[in-house]
Amino acid sequence: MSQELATRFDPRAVEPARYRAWQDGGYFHVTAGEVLREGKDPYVIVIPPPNVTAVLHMGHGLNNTVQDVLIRWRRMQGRAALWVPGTDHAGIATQNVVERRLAAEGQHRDDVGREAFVAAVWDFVRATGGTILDQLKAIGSSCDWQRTRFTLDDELTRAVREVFVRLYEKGLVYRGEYIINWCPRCHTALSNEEAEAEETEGTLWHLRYPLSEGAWEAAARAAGGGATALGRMDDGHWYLTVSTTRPETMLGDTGVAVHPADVRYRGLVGADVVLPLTGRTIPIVADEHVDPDFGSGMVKVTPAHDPNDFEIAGRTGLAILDVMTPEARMGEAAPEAYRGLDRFAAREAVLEALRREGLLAGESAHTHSVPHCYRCGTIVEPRLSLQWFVRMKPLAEPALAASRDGTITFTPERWKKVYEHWMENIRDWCISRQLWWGHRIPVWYCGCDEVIVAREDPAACPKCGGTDLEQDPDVLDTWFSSWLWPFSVFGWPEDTPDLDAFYPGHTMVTAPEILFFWVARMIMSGYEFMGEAPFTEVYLHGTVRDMQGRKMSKSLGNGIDPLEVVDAYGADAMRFTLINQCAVGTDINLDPEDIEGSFSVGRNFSNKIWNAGRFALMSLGEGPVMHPEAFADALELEDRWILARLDQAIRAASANLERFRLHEVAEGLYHFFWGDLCDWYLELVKSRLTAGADPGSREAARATLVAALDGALRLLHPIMPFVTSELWSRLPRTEGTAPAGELIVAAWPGPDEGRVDADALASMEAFQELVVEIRRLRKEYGVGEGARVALHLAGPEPLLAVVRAQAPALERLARVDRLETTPSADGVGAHAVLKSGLELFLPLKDVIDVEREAARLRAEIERLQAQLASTRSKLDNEAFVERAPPEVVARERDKAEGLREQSARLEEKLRALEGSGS
RNA sequence: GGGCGCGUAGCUCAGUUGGUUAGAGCGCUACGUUGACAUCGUAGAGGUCAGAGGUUCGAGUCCUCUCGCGCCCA
Repeated sequence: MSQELATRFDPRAVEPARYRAWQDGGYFHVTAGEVLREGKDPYVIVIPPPNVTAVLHMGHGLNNTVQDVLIRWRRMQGRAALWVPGTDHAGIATQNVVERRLAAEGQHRDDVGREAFVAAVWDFVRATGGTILDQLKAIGSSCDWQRTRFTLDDELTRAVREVFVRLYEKGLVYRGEYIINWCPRCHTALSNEEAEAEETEGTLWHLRYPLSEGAWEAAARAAGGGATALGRMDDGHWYLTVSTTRPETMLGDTGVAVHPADVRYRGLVGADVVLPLTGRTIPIVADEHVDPDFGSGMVKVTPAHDPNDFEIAGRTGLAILDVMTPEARMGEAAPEAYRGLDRFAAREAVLEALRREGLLAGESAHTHSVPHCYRCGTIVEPRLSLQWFVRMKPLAEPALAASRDGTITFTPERWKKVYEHWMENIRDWCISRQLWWGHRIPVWYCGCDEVIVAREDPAACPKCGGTDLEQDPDVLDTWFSSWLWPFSVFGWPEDTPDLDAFYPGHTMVTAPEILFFWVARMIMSGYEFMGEAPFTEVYLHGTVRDMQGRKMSKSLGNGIDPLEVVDAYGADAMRFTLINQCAVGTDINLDPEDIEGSFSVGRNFSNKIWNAGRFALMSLGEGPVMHPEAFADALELEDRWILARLDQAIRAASANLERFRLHEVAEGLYHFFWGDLCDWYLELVKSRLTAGADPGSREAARATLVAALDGALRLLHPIMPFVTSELWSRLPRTEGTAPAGELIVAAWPGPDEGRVDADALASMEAFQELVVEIRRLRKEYGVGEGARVALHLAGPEPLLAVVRAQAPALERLARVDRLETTPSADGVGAHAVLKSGLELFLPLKDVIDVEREAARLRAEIERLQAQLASTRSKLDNEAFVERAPPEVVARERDKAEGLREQSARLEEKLRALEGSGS
């Protein structure tokens, strides 16, 4: 079967066609019937749905490669492996994109109206929404595309409504006026998770609030008692001091609070304060929440603009005064001088005014975290607002228990704690968004004050019969639909075969950033609506960063386009590079300035695989290929060895996949393929594959080569599906095995006790050590690459037999043209004693420098002696011998014996050399 | 303020429950095109495992502290 294969792997010539063949073959599609009727064991991953507007970035590349590796592996194991793809509608992000387009035409969404705007968004989504899914195909993702879902599909929309109504009926969805996180740019409420705290070096300003005259006496007493926050203005007025990082909010202050147990201020509770700049008088109240040790121990209370203050007002009855507009400008309730000012301009104005009046006591540097909108980065403003919320505590209980009792596991394990901490301190979820793009809240308000929460749009008010109903204008948080994803994609709330077959799923693969946004909430909804968790394993991979450790992002311009990498080096190269760096719990650093350097590992490996396959296909020739087992004793050492190594590689890869140790899977297979299979096995069998070779030996080599390559390609397929499939499809089938199908559904190899061969492993190790040592000595003495040398060898007879049998290989690998095993020669030449016990001598009369060789031997002896000394000191330690496990002590004894032996032999050789050299 | 993590070769990182002479890739040096592959081969240099103390027969690995860096939550 002489095949013309290019000397370089050309992914562009292979990958698209391969992918089409997989799709056409229906290999990605899984039906409920396979599970329900044929009894196949399901394995299910639902994709973390990318935003419908998203364009593939390296984070997606990693996330989806990991999922594909797992899915392909399980598929090969014979599971009904289903990977459900799709996108979410990304409320804010998508609306923003379309709003920007409108703005470019000088329009605002209000100009076009809700209906037309939403239609425009749909147009945009229909035109571009499939982009990222197509890009996933380019990296080889074996998703079941027939099941592609979108969070705004009718079915999924129905699930959202059902969930909203059910939770409302249970009292778990409620509407209320609270302080929420407000993005003044996006004009919408955000959940706590969407307001990203950013550590900021800010300023804490200290403000003086004059006390009304009636409180002066109490103030004087308190000041006498050591209350340093109290002081007197030049004109004799008493004042108190409060501190704030947001001075503009003082315009909305409705009180000052102290801790009830703070003796300093006890006499002042109930007193009035003249709030500067406003002409308002506000009271001093006592509340437990105040920290007496922070600042002066007196805090300004701004109930409409701070969540804690809002709660203080609730407890103390302080008034609530909203002084800002949705744009975060000062509003009608603010003094006229400030109205219309942006919050930051107002801040400057307030500070300036206070300074003028002598009411600015000073400022100090203060590090605090400032929340930013996760979509646009604008500083979030806490805002009093009427919103819909989900009561989370009851939902969190089973989700928390599932982690605690191990029903759900996290990899890396440390996320378990993070997850549990969040669950334990869970707060209610603000789910309404002041957007037009999303699931409209299924609530209608009637003029009679009736609130209708319904699965189907109501025609009339059930209470008054009126038909003048107004639907809540807001939409739901995007995550309110994605938290249902693991069952809504299967048709819930209908009782579908798909749900029976594929829920619960198995593995959730995602980045830690959305642990709370999504993973935690999915688990909650799984318990609430399906009665069990949506998956049992949560695997959180790292973040893709640049060489400075910065997250790759469009704004920083430090991203790497996965498609560019695929185009240049192939999807396999990208996938291998990512997986090879995907160690549990670590981020992945790639250099956007040096894409070739970053991905050359994968590119080179793809090419190596290709060429190993190419060589094998060229060398195997025509004719049937037998099972290696058919040759039994006729297998040579290298045959038995590579089969034993394959068995080890199979065991390691399987075990590491189970534990998400993907980096170790990649590294192990890389080493097996490149190191064992290419560097050693292929080199060792080359001569046996030639036409002139002994036919028995040739057949054994052909059988073994096919078996080893077959196994290696299967093991590598999940990580590098294209190059492996391409080669595997051309590989001759072993006689008596099932006809060739596609590698994508070939059986994942299992361990084989028959191939465990400690003797072959040890013998090969000794042989490899010998070859490497000869090569090293040749280099040491500058023996020309092509020059042949003679080798004199001594040592244990079984090892000598091994080397004798490998004489032709020794010729190829070490350019040894004459092997003498009796008697051991000494004299002028290079000497070495190996760990295996072999002693070698290369008679290099012409090139050897006796002094140099003697120095080299002395250095070697010294190295051995140093090791021997450290080993001996352990053995001389009675405590060690007594307390260390016997096998450890035995190992040390063996080591000491070996070192002593090696060293003694070398000393002999050194003496002989010195004797002959003089 | 609370919590979590990291610091191992020039660079990026492995090192699974403490126990061989601490590994890989890239980079670097030297030699090499013998018919799979120069996206290659062979060999080499390069590490007091951040620092200090402790536990232990034994510490890169466990504990404490210090220094440096990062993340999450208030």
